[in-house]
Amino acid sequence: MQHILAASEKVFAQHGFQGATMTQLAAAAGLPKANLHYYFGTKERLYRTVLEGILTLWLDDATTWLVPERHPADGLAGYVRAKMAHSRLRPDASRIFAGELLHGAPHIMLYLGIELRRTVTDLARVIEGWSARGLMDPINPVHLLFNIWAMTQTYADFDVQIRAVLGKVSIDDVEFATATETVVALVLKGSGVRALEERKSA
Amino acid sequence: MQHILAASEKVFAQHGFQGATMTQLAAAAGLPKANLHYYFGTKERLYRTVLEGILTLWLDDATTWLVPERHPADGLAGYVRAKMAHSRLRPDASRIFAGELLHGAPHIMLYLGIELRRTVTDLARVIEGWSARGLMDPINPVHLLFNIWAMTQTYADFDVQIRAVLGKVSIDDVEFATATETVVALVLKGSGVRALEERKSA
DNA sequence: GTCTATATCACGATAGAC
DNA sequence: GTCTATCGTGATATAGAC
Repeated sequence: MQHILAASEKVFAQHGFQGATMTQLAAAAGLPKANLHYYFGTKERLYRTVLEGILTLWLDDATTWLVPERHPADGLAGYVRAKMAHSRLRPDASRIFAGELLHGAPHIMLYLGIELRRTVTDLARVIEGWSARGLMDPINPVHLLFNIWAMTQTYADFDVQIRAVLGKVSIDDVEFATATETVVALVLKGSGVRALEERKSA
Repeated sequence: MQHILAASEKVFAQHGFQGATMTQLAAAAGLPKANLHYYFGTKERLYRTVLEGILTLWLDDATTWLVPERHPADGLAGYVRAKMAHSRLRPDASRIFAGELLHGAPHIMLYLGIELRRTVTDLARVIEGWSARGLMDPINPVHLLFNIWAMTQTYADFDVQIRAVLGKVSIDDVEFATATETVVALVLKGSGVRALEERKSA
């Protein structure tokens, strides 16, 4: 039931796993509680199903953009823009993941330690390759990734703070474009990525 | 009772407001539940007391380091280092704040919209002044702040992820120093801060 | 002020009619 | 498969002895 999962994503994002009640989840899906139990058994299994849908989606951006064939000015910028678009379009997914991490990742420890760890190792090698070829500074690649995630996801996870500070009810497209360009600039200039034109003279 | 608040900070950080139970909180403080109710009345008021202690501490770093008299190479680097030290030494405070934001900031909306908003406006003016004097690039100052917070606090809030990816049980001092230098580099180079020596030739 | 014992209620989960 | 009505548990909060 895709419809139940979409509704549950909203509720879990706002209240967290503990905070969300089966009554809320059922109301959001427009069904009696018993139906949710019929489909998913327990609240925990419903939550895990939502979470797994998010995880499969999570690393696609990275493996699309952070590849050796690209110039880092293209690859890193594209990755940041893709992650920012994600924060814009599916903020609830980001928030559920953030809540899970915040409370010690009890449901996704295995994913973090195995699948994510392996992917990050591969991505780090790509970034190191760019540095070795002189296309960018020799920055620590793993921490660069941590900080790209932090910057891009803060616009989904902590958007209440951003809206409050900006004094806006919602973050509009113009503001979000400014945010995206700021993050792109911080990442590209911060890691000393050479401009694309310099590639020809290299 | 400072001792109860310190113990409660740990429990709230790990389980969140909803997830923490009075039984856990009392056990952490080494007291019967009834005593916590005697001192604070409700779980909510205990939580708010913990939270307020964190907020008063929160903005001190910024107003110490981000002042017009400093060169941004000094001010921004010092601020980042201070925030990183905070994430290292009081990660639970950061996590409670993060959880509060993640769930819509129901207890601190006023603080965000008034006190934090005013402070950020002032800090933004300082950064704009640095840009206007040619000491750094004309980056959007408010988004620069959002991203500094994101990068520095990710090392407290999401340290499970960082430990899992690094394959370490705990983040050691060497790793944390690497993280700190990476963030400092991203911020200084990313916002085009001129080297300190250039000040004399300006 | 400190604690034990308990009232009250909301939650996840299920039984059982349809 | 779908729903109503309800069970049992564990939570916050309090009463009342010391």
